Amino acid sequence: MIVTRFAPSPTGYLHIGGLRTALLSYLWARRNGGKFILRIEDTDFSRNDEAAALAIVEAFKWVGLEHDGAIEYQSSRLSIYQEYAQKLLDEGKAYKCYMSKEELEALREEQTARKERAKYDNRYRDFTGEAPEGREAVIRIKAPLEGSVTVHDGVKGDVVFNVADILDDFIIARADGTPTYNFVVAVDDALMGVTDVIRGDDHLSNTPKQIVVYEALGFPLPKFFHVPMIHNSEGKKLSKRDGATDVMMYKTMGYTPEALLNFLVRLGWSHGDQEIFSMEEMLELFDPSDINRSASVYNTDKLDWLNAHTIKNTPNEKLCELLEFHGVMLMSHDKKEILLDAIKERAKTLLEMATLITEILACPAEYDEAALKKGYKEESKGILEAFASALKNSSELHLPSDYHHVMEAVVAELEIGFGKIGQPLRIALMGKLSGPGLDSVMAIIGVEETLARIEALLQR
RNA sequence: GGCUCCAUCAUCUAACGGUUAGGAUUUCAGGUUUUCAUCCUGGCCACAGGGGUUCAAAUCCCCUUGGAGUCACCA
Repeated sequence: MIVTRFAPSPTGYLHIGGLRTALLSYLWARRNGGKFILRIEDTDFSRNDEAAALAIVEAFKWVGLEHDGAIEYQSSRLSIYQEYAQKLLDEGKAYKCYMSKEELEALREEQTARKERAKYDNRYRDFTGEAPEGREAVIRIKAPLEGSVTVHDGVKGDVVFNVADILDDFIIARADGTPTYNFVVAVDDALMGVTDVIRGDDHLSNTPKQIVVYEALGFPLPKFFHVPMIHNSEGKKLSKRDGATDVMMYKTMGYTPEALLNFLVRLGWSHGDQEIFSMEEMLELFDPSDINRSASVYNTDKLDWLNAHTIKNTPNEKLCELLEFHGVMLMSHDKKEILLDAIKERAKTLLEMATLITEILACPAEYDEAALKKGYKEESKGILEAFASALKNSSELHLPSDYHHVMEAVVAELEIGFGKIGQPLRIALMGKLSGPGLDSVMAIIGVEETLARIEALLQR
């Protein structure tokens, strides 16, 4: 069985880059009928944050990702890590090191001064004497002293690291007994049965250390897939400083989960020329070994396009629900079908839709100056009056086409072009020169309101 | 700086030794729309550079250049 996992540290929100690796892990697990685990990496107490996990779950819920089983908190698994650290100690694969932080620091400075790589000098590796007084020991793992470690990566291929270049007997438990990252990740992934580790390639250089742990503990290695980073427009790793990196911000900005997921899955992965992927298609087609090797730039132009696309293809009923989040309650509006049909093809986001709806439903509070100048001339008043009386003399006005017929009749009678009536009418109804079809707007607000708005403009 | 990764239009990408290097987004020009948006049609735009290997290289190898990531008792 394929088991994947998403293992964020608790930062308080779900990062857009995190959502991508979570999505890929989720897809791969689901595609194979496997499990997708959510694990919070909170071994650093100073950063521990319960609410952080909830924020991630909230974001998962919004986009529709579901993890299997309970959320695993590393902070509640401390005894397990201690047990395995002890096991290594007992087997002579790890040892206690009594070097103080100050000594370590001094060693590093010396090495750096000599332009050498800063690394632990193994001074306690084979130490058998009495523990120095008053020293808290850290536990270090015995890493290989020579040779190389090869990461067989499903994205990057085989990556070979020289032991001399990157490894030393690294710390697996701090002086206070808490375990460190590279140790717990390996222990947890192994214990939780994770078979496929899909994560950002910023972790690639950590992997040899984790492999050391796997091997010391006799655990089988999982498959690794190191996914290239998402870069900002400067070409650097995407960070909080790059604007919208919190997934939930996309909800407030009016993006749909479908569009966001579709956008993210196409960053570093593709399937021929296909651009639009439903969740079902992603589930059917995604394979981590097809992931690109190179980083991609985060550019949301395509997300906007995708979002507009999904909105256009979302049933009105569903749009009603989504719009409620943006403060627009349409459920019981009798003209909601006409309204939604009129605007769903013109909005990039749900937020834009909400704004547009509000504009349509309320009499314009003010009129755009430039619009008045351009579209509301002296002759316009008479035309509007003629149209108003035509409306009053009509009955059974319900559909946009009903209103359209009235406009046609007036235009024919006055022998003018559509523009002559369209512009002033648009200003009366919307306060500006752009917007949805006038016939639709009138059908939505009704005859009475239409007349009121025309009157309001004439009286101004 | 050491180590590692990466390199096709502005951006996301296709190509898996043989194509006029394809698609999408953006942008531009037309068309549709009484307006705006949508939509439709079309245009502009790329194999980082240099060496090899090969009948044939964007594809394989090497070098250069450029970019990124990572080097903790953080995760």
